Amino acid sequence: MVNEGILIHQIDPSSDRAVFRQIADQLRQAIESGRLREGEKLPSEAELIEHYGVARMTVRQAIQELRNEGLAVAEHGRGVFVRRRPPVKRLASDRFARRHRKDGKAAFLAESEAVGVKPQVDHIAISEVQPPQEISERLRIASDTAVVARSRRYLRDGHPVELATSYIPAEIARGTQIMEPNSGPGGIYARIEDQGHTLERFVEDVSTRMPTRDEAKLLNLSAGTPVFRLIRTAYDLEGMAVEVCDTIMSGDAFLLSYELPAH
Amino acid sequence: MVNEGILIHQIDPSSDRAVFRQIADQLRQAIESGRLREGEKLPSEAELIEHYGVARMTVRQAIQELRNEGLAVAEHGRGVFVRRRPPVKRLASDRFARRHRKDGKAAFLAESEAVGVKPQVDHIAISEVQPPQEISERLRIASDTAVVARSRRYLRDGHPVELATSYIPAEIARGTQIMEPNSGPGGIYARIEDQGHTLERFVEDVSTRMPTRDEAKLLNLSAGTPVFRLIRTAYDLEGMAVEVCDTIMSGDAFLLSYELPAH
DNA sequence: TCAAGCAACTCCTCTAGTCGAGTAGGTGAC
DNA sequence: GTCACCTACTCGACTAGAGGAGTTGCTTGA
Repeated sequence: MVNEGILIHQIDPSSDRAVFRQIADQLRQAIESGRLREGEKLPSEAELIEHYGVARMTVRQAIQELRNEGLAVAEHGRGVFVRRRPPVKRLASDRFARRHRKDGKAAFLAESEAVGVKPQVDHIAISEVQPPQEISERLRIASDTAVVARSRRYLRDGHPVELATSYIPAEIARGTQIMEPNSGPGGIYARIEDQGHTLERFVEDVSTRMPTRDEAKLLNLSAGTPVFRLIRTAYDLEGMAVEVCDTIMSGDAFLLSYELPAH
Repeated sequence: MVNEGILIHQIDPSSDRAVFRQIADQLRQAIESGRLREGEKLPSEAELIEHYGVARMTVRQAIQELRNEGLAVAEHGRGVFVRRRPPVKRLASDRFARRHRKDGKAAFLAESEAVGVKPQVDHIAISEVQPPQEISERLRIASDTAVVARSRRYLRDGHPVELATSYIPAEIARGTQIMEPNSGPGGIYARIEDQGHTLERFVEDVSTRMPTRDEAKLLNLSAGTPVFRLIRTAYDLEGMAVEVCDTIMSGDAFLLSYELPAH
């Protein structure tokens, strides 16, 4: 038995708004008004067919629309549910403060502990490569200069949330623990400072887009979840770019917080 | 006549990967490898049906997938095309520097001129309201305290790119040009400073999600384009929150750039 | 030459089914 | 009591059509 009270209105087939959109509108309205709450089950396809007197594909299109918007998620064999908005974790803008490195904590660990979740890292891969143009430009090196690429995946409480690849000029990285899966206390920024490059500032360029298939798989993203792409460049006291980190972050797992002076 | 050379492989109906996904994979591959370039037309539904020997709905599902990913856009009566990536405009992190206000420029204008596009503002609406909880918390005021809400839409070269609503405590805004559609030289931040609140710093909280229907319409977004949500809080020298600005930005029109000190 | 009209081609919406596979709950044998 | 099995219900994938509407380009007649 079902609460179809959420579906007040009938459909106007003569409207120039497509029937499947009208159905989607009503469901969306029910979600946004709170009549259907987080995690609650939407009427099943069969119920919607019955209620509106339309074909299966039509109600499926309506539901597909909500899924694309990130409002609903389907579970095979169970039903379609209002998407639960995971508590968004704040990423503080002081996460690269030196004191964290002094404490022996890499940025991700420091930030995760602050919000009380269990951090993990996997899929670590290290290689020497010719960087993509976007990267070599930021490092201000010739595009055929080899760099060390260090990629990994970050998880919080077992859920993947972030893919990152760091590019470090080979002359800085070679022979250091940066080449090892475990980069040592304080992470690679601490190792870069060990090499005499005191870090002075970072620049983060943030964009957003839909994930590629690979990204969606690795981050376990459901349809309708965009990602952040964050490219961070680290500069030392001499103004030399010593690292570029290319990061894909699950859009529903982060809130990026930045502080700007008013000068 | 058509270049079907882009579709090299056949479909394996016995695979556990759905046929429509296999078709989408091949088209995606063609786009990502550059065999299909920006703006180029994909094979029509009829051609794909012919080529793969599948039903109409199956190729439509494949195309739908690409559209959801933001890789392709359909044009009724013309065909489906590889999405053109609009040049992303950089938003510099010094856009709220006082010197811009001194120059008499509001932030959006200063930043737009820097990248050489014609800025415009419309849909200006000003009212006194009780702010949403998210806002009153940031302003550190009781939720039933009235504030002045000032909303507007920003356009670049005629294309809408951003919706913004500023919330300013009524005691600051009342009786000033903040209540007028034209807030005067330097924008509302200059007016707030006129009231004796020298701005000291801003905090920006950036998140990303899919747009609501209203947002998609106002920003003229095509399917598969996420938005940034940026909530900026402005603080004066006493540490008082003097404004909160809630902004929805077209995800394909911005690249946010921030500088962080390494401390 | 030019414009109107038409045909072909495009994607859009919708119908009405089939089969498959995952889930949840009940029932009955042990 | 417990476990295996069955069944009903769920969404997923796919087929094979229908009519509609926007776009483009050719043809034809003035």
